[in-house]
Amino acid sequence: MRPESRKQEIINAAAILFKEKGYSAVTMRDLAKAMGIKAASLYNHIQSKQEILSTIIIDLAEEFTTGMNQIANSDQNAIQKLQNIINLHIDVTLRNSDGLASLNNDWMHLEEENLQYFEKMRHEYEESFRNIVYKGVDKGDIKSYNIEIMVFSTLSTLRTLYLWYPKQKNIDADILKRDMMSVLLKGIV
Amino acid sequence: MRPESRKQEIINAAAILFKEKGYSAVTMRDLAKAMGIKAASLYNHIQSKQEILSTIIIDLAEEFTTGMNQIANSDQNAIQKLQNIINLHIDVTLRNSDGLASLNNDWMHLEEENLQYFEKMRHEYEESFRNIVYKGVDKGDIKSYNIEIMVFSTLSTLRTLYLWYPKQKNIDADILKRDMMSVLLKGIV
DNA sequence: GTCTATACGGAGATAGAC
DNA sequence: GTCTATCTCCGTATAGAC
Repeated sequence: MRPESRKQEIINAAAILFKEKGYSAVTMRDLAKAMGIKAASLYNHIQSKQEILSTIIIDLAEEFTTGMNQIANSDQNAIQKLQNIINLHIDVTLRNSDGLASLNNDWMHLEEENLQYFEKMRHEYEESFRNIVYKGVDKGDIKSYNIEIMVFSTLSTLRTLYLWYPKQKNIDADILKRDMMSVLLKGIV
Repeated sequence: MRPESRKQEIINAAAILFKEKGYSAVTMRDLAKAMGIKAASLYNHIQSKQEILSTIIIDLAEEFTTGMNQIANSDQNAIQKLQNIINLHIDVTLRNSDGLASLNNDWMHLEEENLQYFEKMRHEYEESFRNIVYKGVDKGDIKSYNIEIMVFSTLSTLRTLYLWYPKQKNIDADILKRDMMSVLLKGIV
């Protein structure tokens, strides 16, 4: 791994603590102890606790937004797009599963501008996802079950990957992508 | 609705606030304001903030444990048991979706004995679920895909219902049970 | 059952020495 | 870049009057 800036080290350590206890329950003294320094020293690298949270969440949200835009704008069919969305979630989860805990559970502690920005991105992400499923149903690629339940169920699984993946030992990313595709698209029966 | 004890009213109000901001970010002053009284007055009905959290979580966890035990010990096949588990989650979600937020996100803030008790129940619940799927695969009722992914995916969806269900308007419980079954068992393609 | 007043600790953050 | 010392505010919880 390449040397990281002190700021990035703090953010990474914070993401681990936020995952374990949530943003509100982690103190700057906890974070400082995890870094082996005193709390006051953190402020030479970051402006506030809030800045740490917003960096973690906004970076990840923008990553998902960029990825989704590429997928949605491609001229693939719905099934191929769903596969790419699954791949996107798995890739991000493998790279930053700690940060995803904040994205999922602590976004409501963002402050005004970043909160609005995040909610806008999340909403557009869900709309893109929903549109892909709707078009797939229209074309007959996807079953015409209750569409909202399909969207909810699939997104729930993908969003919760960050909790499950770290507990798996030696699971290969490509195998995970293939099997996740099978389970989500073809069901288990 | 029948008249509730003041303590239960406090617990219900707390569950709503915990769902919105998480246990650690909700103060006793927030809770008192939601109840229309002063923070000190809460302590005539509850012993501590921690007691509120553990009541919410342990009651729900015991409900799931009881339900799962009945299902696991019945002489149904795996598919029927899965249907019953889905029904269990939907029933609990309809009745107490606020409390499920704490169960899912704030269990780590339980204190020693209740934390251990909760973790034991959660572990046994997952093991029961896993056993049902394993036996279903053995008997050929369930596909022999990656079993861990099937268990994870299904549980993720059921556990996240509390977030999705309140946003749906006028969805009938029986239709939800039927459609959820279809999506989880038969996939979407 | 609710109030006011208050105790006490710990929160985020800053100033300034080294 | 990290430290010690410290500020101010707000957290949970208690005492005792009404």
